[in-house]
Amino acid sequence: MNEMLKTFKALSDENRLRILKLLEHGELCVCEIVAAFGTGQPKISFHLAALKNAGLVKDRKEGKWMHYRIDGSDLFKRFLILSIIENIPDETLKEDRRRLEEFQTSAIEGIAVQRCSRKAAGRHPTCGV
Amino acid sequence: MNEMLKTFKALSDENRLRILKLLEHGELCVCEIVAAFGTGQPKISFHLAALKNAGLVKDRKEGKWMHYRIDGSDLFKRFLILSIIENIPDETLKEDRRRLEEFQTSAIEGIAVQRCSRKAAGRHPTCGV
DNA sequence: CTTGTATATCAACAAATCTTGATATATAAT
DNA sequence: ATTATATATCAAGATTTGTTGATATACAAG
Repeated sequence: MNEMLKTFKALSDENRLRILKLLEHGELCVCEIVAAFGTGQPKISFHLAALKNAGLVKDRKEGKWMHYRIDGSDLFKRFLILSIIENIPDETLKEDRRRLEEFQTSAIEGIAVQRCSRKAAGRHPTCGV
Repeated sequence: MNEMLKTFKALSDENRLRILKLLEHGELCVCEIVAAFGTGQPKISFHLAALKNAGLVKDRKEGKWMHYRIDGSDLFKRFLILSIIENIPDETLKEDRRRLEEFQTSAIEGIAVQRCSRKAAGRHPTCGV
């Protein structure tokens, strides 16, 4: 399939645009995105795979965590992602960011959260402990 | 739905990219696009409606013909369309263009073609007769 | 080695999108 | 008026894409 078509297909889903917007300020691990969305983990993995498959994000494994970040190696895709980030009002993602922060905070405090408690998580990407 | 999402959805179909590429050099009527694709007319109408709905093309009625052209009123969309046109190799659309020219020629010569013969078509957009 | 955690993958189902033959509408020719 | 044409719309089926609970894999902790 045409590369451009693949890119547009990957971008034509609200969840995936939300993920890209969440990655605006740097990489996040899957559990953080799951927490931000407040939804099932397979769903997030599915959409991350779609983004990765289209060359829009890159992943990095660290221990048992998988970190995702925006792939800026292609100028056109980079431009598209930038346009998306600029276009989606922060307001829209407010709830996502709130849940993300809440998750990150509780991870640091060692409170067991849905899927990623510090208790058994070793060097957690968020708190680094 | 977000305008950007709507745009990406409209662009994530091969037929619609093909149509945009065909419109590169100016407007075409539905019957010309149908001829270029060598496919059913409802299919083309469906995809043209999708493009129009996303603000990517404009239409213009003239007699019983409906002409479609690229809508350049939004800068971002215009840029996307330009990128598509530049990116799709002419080679890919060769057959479409061949069928289009064949159709236009036969229309001018008055040879009855699939759906748009000059015989009963009055001032045909292609031949202007 | 056993247990718990993070993530991916799978299978079944659900939802959205596309295709196609049939039909409706508008316009023009006879 | 009747007939033919261009296009849109519709309904049914086909295909694609997304969701979700279950399970597999890999890693780290104890």
